Amino acid sequence: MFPCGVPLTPVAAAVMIEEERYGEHLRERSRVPRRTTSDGGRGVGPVPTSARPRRITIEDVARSAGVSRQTVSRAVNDKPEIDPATRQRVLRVAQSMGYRPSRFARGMVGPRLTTLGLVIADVLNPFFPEVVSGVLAAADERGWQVAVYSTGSALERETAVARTVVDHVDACVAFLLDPGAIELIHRSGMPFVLLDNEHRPPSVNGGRIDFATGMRQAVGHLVERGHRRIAMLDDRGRPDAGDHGTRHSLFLRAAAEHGLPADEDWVFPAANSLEGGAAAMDDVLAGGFAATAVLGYNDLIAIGAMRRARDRGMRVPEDCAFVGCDGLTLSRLVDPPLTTLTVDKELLGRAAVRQVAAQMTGAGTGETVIVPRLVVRASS
Amino acid sequence: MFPCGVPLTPVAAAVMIEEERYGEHLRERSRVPRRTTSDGGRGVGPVPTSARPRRITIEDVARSAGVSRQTVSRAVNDKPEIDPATRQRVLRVAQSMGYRPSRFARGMVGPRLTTLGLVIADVLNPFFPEVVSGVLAAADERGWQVAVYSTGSALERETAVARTVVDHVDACVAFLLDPGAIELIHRSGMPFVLLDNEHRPPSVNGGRIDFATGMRQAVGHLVERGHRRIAMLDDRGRPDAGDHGTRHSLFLRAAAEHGLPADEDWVFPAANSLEGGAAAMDDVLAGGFAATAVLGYNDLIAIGAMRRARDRGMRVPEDCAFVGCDGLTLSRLVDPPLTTLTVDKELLGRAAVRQVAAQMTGAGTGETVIVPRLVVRASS
DNA sequence: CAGTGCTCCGTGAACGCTCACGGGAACGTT
DNA sequence: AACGTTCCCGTGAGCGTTCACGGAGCACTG
Repeated sequence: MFPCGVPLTPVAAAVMIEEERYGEHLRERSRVPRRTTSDGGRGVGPVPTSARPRRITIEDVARSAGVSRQTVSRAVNDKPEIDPATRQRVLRVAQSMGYRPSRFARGMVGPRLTTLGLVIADVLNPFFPEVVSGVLAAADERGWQVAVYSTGSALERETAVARTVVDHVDACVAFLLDPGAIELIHRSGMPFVLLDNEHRPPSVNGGRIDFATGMRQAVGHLVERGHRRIAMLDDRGRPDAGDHGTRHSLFLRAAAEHGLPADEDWVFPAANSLEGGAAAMDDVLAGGFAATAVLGYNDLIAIGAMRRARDRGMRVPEDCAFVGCDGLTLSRLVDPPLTTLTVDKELLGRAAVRQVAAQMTGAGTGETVIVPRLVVRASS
Repeated sequence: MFPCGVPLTPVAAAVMIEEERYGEHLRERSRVPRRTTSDGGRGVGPVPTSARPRRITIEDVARSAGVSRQTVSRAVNDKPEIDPATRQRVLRVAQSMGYRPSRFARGMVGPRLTTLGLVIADVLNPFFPEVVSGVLAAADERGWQVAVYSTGSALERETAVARTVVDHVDACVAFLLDPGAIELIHRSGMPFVLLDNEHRPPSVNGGRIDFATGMRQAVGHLVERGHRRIAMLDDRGRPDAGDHGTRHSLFLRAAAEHGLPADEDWVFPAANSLEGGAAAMDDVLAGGFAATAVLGYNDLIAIGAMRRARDRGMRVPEDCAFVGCDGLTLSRLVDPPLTTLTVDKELLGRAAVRQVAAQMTGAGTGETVIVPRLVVRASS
């Protein structure tokens, strides 16, 4: 685990950091096991999970405490019809036996907890935390639990995630791209809201962001500032049925409306990350388009590109202006602050939950549309 | 084969079902009439069970499709011992009736899904997404589900969240401060790992960040750069049993070790946000301490403070240097890039899951310690 | 023609819990 | 003395599913 026994001095560490990826900086001190589970016979060494001891049930506790199931139930559930002394005794026994009521058995009989599945691409993408926040808040208001799944932005993982979701939650809000995965969840019949997918099947409810209006604002703003040579950095991870709805095509349409020269050549694919934006910026500069403005698929890509441009000695916005999409908190903090199409992501999450709730009561819902707002900052 | 003659046709069933598809969630609490089916002998034809919203069970599908429970189960679960034609027919009926197997009933009998509860303060705080990412990844490797709860950084909400957690998950990884909430979860007996809490009870397993080493690095670095008047902006949201372990006291100790004048007066409380950092910076400047360096409880506070300083015309790091804690991605992107004590938050999450897993197998675990590293950038 | 195997399907039983109900003390009331 | 009340506590039933078993029907053997 340790690369070397002696800890690095602060200075040495500081120097090596900027270059290196995180090393293993984990120390684990093991402690003696707290409670030895009643050794079931041949126990030697760490007991593997395969030797699955039978679960401790309410019956076990009842027997051990010399009362009935129901009395144990009353004790652990804080019901009134029980003698305080008995309750204490039962609770002590239960505790000492390590008894924990089964969620499943409880769910079978009592009022059922609704678990909402939330499928996102990647928590590390700063777009999602805000959505998650909205979903958590709205779910909490309804007394729901939220199970979060991440596809890791990997299209091929979506099907696996969808399969898990179908089995383990009652309703689902998802960012998904793979039609197979979408179909899987849809077919399961659970309430389902699909977010931010331009190719959403008509029978699936969804929420989308009105980037038609947004792109028109963004391009209009740049044109107003005198730009005519505008490049776009597209997210290459998304399927490009370029016909309609994608930011890609909406950008081209908006550009055409303003009589700009922009066509497919002006759209550069970028990986959805800062690094992806930087790399795409290199392509723009190498392409000889002499673009005076760059519009990113999202803030992450735009910021990556902007930083690369500065690193190459360009002035922002004099030599090149930058505009992003999404309106991340981050966009306000970078230098220069980024002009961006701000989307109320938290609202998107809340609205999705509301739609799901509507589906539960049998009401059809349709789609939610969120209109972005252009926030002009120093980058353009 | 079936006692009462004519089973419902799929179509008819589909029509009458549509309204009560989500019965599991709507289910009313009064259960006086337990069951209207299985009338005991004087069969007068199929009784329409549409009296109240009752969940559609495998039994309903079986009846409607003219087969047994088990056959429906086989069809739904893709088991081999079934005629392909039968499977198709059953699936069609099930689909048209809107049948969805109950998670709870399944969990009762089959292999149980472990749900890990993850309690964080606020997804919008950029510290947490990385932890979440680590937890999700590690949980996924073990085939666990993760339910995320947010306290909204509100101490008074912690108890409520803890109560929910205790009832609805199998194990728990949490950022919690309220001793009552912690006790609640601990007492439930579920595997539990408490993160980043300097006042963790000894009997609770946990993970912490070694800020003793970290603070020494940070202060040492600033001293090396010639600073002797260093202020700290503390998180005022955390209980300050200032005795040991808190960044607050570790800062003072490190300062003392370097013979700096810093004492309690040099520590300023700040709300845990950019705005909080900015406001605290105002206090520092108003206090007349002439600090030449500011150390933030975390990056958020440090960045807020740094921006405020710049807005007031100060040069960074010439007039005042800034150092943060946590090593957020953000810290690299602000201007100037922030010197910070980088913590591998993803590893923290992973390690926590590993500890929880260890507790499940009965092995004692102890604590995980993560050592931060100082990343020096342009802000100092 | 009995025996054997295979395919497909149905019947208890069990999972662990809570609800409704009923019953027995202990006490007070008529 | 008989009766109603209150307080505790126990018993049967059911929640919806899968597992283990068994059995009917058929084809293929010896």
